[in-house]
Amino acid sequence: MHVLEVLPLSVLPPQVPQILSYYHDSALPKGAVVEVPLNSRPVTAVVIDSYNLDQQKILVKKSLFQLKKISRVLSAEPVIAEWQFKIALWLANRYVAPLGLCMKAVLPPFFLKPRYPVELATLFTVPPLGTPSSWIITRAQDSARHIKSLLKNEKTGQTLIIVPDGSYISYFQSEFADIKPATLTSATGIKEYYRIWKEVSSQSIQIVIGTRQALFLPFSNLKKVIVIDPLHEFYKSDMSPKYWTPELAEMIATNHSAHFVALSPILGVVAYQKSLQSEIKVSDAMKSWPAKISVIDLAAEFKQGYIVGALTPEARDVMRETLRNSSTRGGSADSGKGKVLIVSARRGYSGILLCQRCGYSFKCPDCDLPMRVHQGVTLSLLCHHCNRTQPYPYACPNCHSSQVKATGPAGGQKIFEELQKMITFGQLDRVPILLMDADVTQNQTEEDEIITEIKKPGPSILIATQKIFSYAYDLKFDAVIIPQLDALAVGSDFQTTERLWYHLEKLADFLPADRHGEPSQIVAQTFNQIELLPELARHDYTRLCDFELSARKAFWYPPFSRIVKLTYTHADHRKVIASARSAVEKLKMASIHIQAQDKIKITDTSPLFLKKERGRFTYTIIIKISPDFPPRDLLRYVPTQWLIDLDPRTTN
DNA sequence: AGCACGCCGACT
DNA sequence: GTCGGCGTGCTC
Repeated sequence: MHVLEVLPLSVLPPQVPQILSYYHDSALPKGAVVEVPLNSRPVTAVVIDSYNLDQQKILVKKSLFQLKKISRVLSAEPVIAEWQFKIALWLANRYVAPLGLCMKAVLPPFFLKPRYPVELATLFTVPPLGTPSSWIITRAQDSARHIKSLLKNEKTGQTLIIVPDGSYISYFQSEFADIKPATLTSATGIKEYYRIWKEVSSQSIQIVIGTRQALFLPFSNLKKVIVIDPLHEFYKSDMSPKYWTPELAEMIATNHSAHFVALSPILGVVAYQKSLQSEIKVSDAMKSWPAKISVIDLAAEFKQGYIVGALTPEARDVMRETLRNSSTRGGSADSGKGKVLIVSARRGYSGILLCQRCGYSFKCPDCDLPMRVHQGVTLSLLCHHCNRTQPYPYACPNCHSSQVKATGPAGGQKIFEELQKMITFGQLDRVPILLMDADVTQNQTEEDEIITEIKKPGPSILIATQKIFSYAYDLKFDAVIIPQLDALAVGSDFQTTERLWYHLEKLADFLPADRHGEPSQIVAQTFNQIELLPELARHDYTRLCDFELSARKAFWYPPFSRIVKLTYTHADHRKVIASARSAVEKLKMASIHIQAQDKIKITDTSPLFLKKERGRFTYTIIIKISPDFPPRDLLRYVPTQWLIDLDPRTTN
């Protein structure tokens, strides 16, 4: 009789051991796969270890539970390699995620399918050397050029290029038509996936461009990992394990002793700090902004009573001017002329509260930043910076008028109507107006049609959501208007400043590099004052990041802490509140018990934090943990039904 | 997460 | 009398 230590490929709560023991009549190697009964249901499990029972009698007798027999052997031969175990373990540790799920995330879609056998290559034969990472600060349209020059020096090994989502693939495919790289996305079929898997393993494939699952391919001679736009929000996995793709990419590069290169429009604050400690090398290949930038303070506009719609008078002027300039130049086939892009907010963005009469905006007394309208059980105001909450006011404290109104940003549809109206009243030339948002364009084909349409010569206006950023490579506009820049940085309170820099840079990607001396324009309307805009225009990252780092330090934000987001969702709001109260209590007790009060900060929460969504309530608890403290030591006290998100992208 | 056990309301 | 609601608790 033998005892097998196995890892079930299912979710086990963090407080129970992730590796369980079962009986079997023979030993099985690490990486073999079995089916086991787990709490009276059959589950696939991976063998981690096995030992002969006779030699370990004492150990088993000591255990408190009755060992069960495995139900059957699915693969007696190992089908999971050491490097795959290593990645799964890293994910589970780094993000305090269930190990079984991490293992599942690493495995290919054809795992255990009899038609797709895999032979295990021994990978990770190279001992990891500390190869340096580097960041190249560049515009989107220059990234192909940078990659080509990186590839020029790379004749002896494999290169992996990671993109945020599938829509980037076609651009790189046409740019690298001569090299013909393999591409792997979530849309790749199982057969093609298998072919790429085998050819990557045998080194028939030298270059792979893909989304994050390409990181789990069996590279045998990986020399470079290139991450396109590492600050892109799509890089955060939305399913557990909720990993941050660039971070995993860097880990994988290190394991292969490969060079990690990030291509980004800005140097992130975290990367900047690493550069100070000489952990990464930065090369700024960015030219100065090819545009005139106007930042319009919406609060001030309101105060002066100007606002009639989503677009301020200045934005309207820029739009008119841009369209007109193109028509006076006599409709040549110059397709880049007279194109306007309006970037609308995504839905679900909570607005701020303004007095329609005097323009008073409700600000947090502590932070002096606009408070946000929050829809929970009742309406309330919430400071996204310090989490202070206060009841929803029904009168303006300044002029005592009752005309306070929540101003969410206008959606694409509303902006569309506004433009139509302008045309009707002769305030705008009659030009094609295109709308691209999730409500209108349901599929890729419709989206492609709009892209084709906007590329046609002649003036036109495109209203689009952030989805448009995926097309930064081949679309150009003479003017870019953002009715509410803050709405692009939704929910990322602790990194609002960085997100604003980032989005401004990405918008600048749409401007043509040269318009024969005539500047193209960006109009950004915002309720946030944009810190250090001149420094941003100059790409003075030292000043920008020093400034932001000191702010992050003062608030104990990353990289000075790690943020944990705990959420619990249920239809009954009283139940949610009760559960939250006991969870907070439990965690506070635990932090005292493990003597780590000074390394952990659990934010005091108020029931006003409840978020209502499709009839269900979600409570969010935010914890900040010192980076040198192992998060698992605290998070094992998190009650079972709560969801753990380490390093969340947003905190609400 | 699943899935069983367990203890109270409307049905043949 | 029992079928079934989902609250609570466990997983080698």
